[in-house]
This record gives sequence, structure tokens and C-alpha cells, in this order.
Amino acid sequence: MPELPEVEAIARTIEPLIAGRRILATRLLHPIVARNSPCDTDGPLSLANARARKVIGVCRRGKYLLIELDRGWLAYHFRLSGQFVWYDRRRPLGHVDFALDFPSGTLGFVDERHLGRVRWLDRPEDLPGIARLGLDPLSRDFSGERLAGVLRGSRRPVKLVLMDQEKIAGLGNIWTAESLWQARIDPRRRAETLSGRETRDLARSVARVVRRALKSCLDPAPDFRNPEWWFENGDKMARVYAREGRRCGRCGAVIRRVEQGGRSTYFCPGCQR
DNA sequence: ACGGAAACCTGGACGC
DNA sequence: TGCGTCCAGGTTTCCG
Repeated sequence: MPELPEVEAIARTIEPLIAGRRILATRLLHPIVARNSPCDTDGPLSLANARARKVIGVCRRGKYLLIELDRGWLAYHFRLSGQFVWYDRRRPLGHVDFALDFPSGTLGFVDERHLGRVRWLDRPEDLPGIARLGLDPLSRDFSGERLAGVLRGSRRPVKLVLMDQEKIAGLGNIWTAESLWQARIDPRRRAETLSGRETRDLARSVARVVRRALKSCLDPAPDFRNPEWWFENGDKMARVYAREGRRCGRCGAVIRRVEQGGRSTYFCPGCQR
């Protein structure tokens, strides 16, 4: 479920719990989370490479969460329903798919839906999904000009381009919808038809929406010790997402839902042009 | 090369 | 209560 701001918040919050610690053991309780293809057997085995390694740090690329080890990396993708849960020594493991045991406790990757994935890698770029990631909205390089380069020549709806991880890394359905609302741009517009001014507005809106979402994800920060923890910022901050039939807080028109690329898109027909 | 649709999984919400 | 259907904040793969 998490998009860029949520994964960034998870990375920043989990790092102090595990940085500098050594992994005593890895436990793969549900091998499907380590599989890329239905008959892949290499993925699950390679996770054992993390055993006895020390954690250097934790970071994010796109929606991937990376744990850097003193040799190799662990790459997590939460997809729709994956999350981290922390168990200290006293508490028994709940439903966990993949666990890292530290002296101080266990970091569990939990995903009852089993769409999330964990991989061990020599280098992050070894995973094609990471190697091909596009521009990161939190990076200093993210600008109207760079966004213009991405939109130029694309006949696809601007919403689909924003969500294309090879173009812009980390945006998902919620924050894309919110960014387009912020910039007053209709998500159905062909990307190449945006003017220079609209493109600059959109870049500013994306950066602002993502930064504000990150801030709210960190206040309060995730509580990994509570297995039920989850972000609430989506509901609180959404101006259009999942608000079909309600009135736009900016112009009063009724918010619509349409389908794009098989996903729901929410927008205000009154002020998004 | 590009774009659209289906597949991958499971649980929860909703209607009858 | 039970059952069917639809939906979900994502990515990869397949197909035209």
C-alpha cells in the first residue's frame, strides 16, 4: 500500500532500530514473498546471505525499502498490503512472512495478501525494477524542466505518466491524484499537451504534496511494535482521493471517479482542467 | 517500442 | 447468517 512518503517514513523510523546491529538469523516462513516468478527457487535461498551480516543503514528508492548490509542488500517492496512489525524478545511472532532476528528483537515482514516481495541483492541495481527507476520527487534534481522532459512526446494521460515508475519514482494512486488536484490539472489530459506553466505548477505540486505527506507520516511516526499500526494520513489529507460524490473543498463541484489503466482516478471536474 | 489488459493474492465491504 | 461480487494506496508479464 505505501507510496513514496510512507516508505520514506518507514525507512527513517526503522533505521535507528537496526543500524549497526548484526543479523543473527533469517527466517523465511512464507517463501512466496521471496519469489519473482512462479517457479523461482533462487530468490528464497539467497535471503540466507543476510545471516551474520551487519546493518549499515536503511534507505528508499522509489517505493523500495533497502537495507544496506556490510555485504549485500535486502530489498523490500510492500506492494498493497506489506508492512513491518517489530517483536522484542518477550513477544511471540504473529503472522510473519520473513523475519530478521537481531539481538534486540525481530523485524518481521508481514503481508497477508502475499503480493509484497523481499530480495537479497549484491547491489540494488541488480533488481531491474530498481535499476530502471525514474526521477525521485524528493531529490534536488526534481524540477519543472525535468518533468517537462518526462511529459514531452507522451500521448498517454498525464496521470499514468506520473505513476509510471520508470518516469517518476514513487508516486502511487493517492498522491498522484492529490498532486493533480493541487495543480488543477485534469488527470485525463494527454501528457504532451501540458503548457510550460502547467508543467512547472505540477512539479511544484508533486514536490509539495509528497513532502507534506511525509511530514504527516512521521507525526506520529509508525509504531512497529503494534501489529495493527498503519498510516492515517491518506484519509486526513486527501482532497479528492476516494471522495467520489462529495464536494470539492476548493470549488464546490462534485468529485468524480473514472477508470484509467484499470485503476480508479478521482478528480474535480470543476477546477481541474 | 508502446499501450492496454490480465495475472498475481487475500480480506473486507456491500448487496441480496 | 450466507453467498456472490466488487474493490483495493502495486508490479510484472503477456499480447496485439
